[in-house]
Amino acid sequence: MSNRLNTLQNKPLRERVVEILRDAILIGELKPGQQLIETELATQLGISRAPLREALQQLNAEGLIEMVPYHGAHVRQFNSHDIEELYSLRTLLETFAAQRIIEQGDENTTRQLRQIFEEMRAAGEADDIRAVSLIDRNFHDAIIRLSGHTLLQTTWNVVSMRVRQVMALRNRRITNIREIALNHLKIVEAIEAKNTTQAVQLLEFHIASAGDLIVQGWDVFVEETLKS
Amino acid sequence: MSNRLNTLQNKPLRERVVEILRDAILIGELKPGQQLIETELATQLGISRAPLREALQQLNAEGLIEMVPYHGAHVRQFNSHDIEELYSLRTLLETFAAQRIIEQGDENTTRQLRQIFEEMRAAGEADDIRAVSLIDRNFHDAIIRLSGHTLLQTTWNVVSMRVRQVMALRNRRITNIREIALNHLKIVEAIEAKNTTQAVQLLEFHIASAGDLIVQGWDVFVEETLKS
DNA sequence: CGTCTGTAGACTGTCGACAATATAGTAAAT
DNA sequence: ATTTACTATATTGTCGACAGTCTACAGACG
Repeated sequence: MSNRLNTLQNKPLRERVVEILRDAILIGELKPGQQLIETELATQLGISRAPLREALQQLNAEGLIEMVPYHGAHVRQFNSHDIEELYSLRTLLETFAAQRIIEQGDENTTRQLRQIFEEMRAAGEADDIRAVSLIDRNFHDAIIRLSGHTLLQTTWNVVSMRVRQVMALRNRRITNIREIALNHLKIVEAIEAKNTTQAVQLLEFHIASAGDLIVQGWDVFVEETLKS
Repeated sequence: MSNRLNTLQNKPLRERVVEILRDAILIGELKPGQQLIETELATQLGISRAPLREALQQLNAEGLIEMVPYHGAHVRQFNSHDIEELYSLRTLLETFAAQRIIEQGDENTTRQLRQIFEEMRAAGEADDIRAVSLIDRNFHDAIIRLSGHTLLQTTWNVVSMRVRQVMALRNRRITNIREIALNHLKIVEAIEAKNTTQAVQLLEFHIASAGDLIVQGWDVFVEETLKS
């Protein structure tokens, strides 16, 4: 039986709702602090509250919303301290993954990373900013995935989603798109050379600069959006 | 209104069910692989399926059970590879926490750690194995908590619960109870001395030896329990 | 025999209705 | 004027019933 046919979508409503709401949060359509009223959402989606509530449970576990008993669910808010925590943990997980790749990976592993980098360079030369940031996400996801650490992967998913949410809220000005692509090349090369120290250092710097860019003026930014 | 009084159980059923089932899994009363039938559990608890299902959702997110659509929930099983992943991530998180304590902690922080160690020594001298392992858990939880990193804390909770489940299944023979207590003292001292390298090394060794002890013959052990 | 098809049951998924709880606004009491 | 008590209403929590889906087994067909 072909793998391709299995995709005729027998998913429970709960899961489809999770995907819909998650996307809405990650692209900023549902704004931080906003209350999610069950009846409202359910009718809007044309379903009953049971599967919706189960979806909210999961989003809560993923940290995208906050639920307080008898008070309902709200889209999660971040302050600059949260973001610092987010990026410090992200750094920890990614450098750990890189170390495992260096220790356990084969040529195939680094080849995949290099390929993603090539895509990024192409997109960079085409000045396709949207593509670059998508591929950037792919790159960092790949580092985690290629580490072959299932538990790390699930931990990463939580962190990664919050990063996406934060980035969606702040349409960061990308300083130099081609320089970013180049940074990724250096990381790939360090991993290929099995130079752990350098790979870790490059990753730390790369992630930290992205984080700093976002933290800049974050709390002010949040207050402004609250008014509107 | 005092925070302490709110505890007169206004919790939704869902949360109480989570606690009950979680404990049952963590002490090994619900065995790995065992199927959790909603109707059965609900009647057994004297509630309807709705709050039970929401509780299962949460346990699923915590990684204690596995849910497959239309196939139900099963208590999570571990193989030795899972355990290696578990302990490697645990090491990563704990050493990270220790580093943050060294960087940001004050005297109060280390005082708390030292106090926990004193309790452990007392329990060790009384040959109270049960108390020692409880305090051991406290100690490692404290390292995470004292790092003051909220996101790390929630990440830790997931890891920590799996560790507890694994340990509950295998009533490990503690080699030398007083030696273990002594190891903790060395860790505290390294943190007090702000000696990051040594603190990390000690933690890595301490956790790894615990992990190795559990991995030994794990898969064989699992197969045996499956028969009964 | 072995494979396919169909049916019965057990279980999960979804629904609509009702109960419990919180919040805001209003009136009564000091 | 401030506090208290009390409704009204919005929202979350729980329930029991029904629909949808899987699995195993029995019979049809080669």
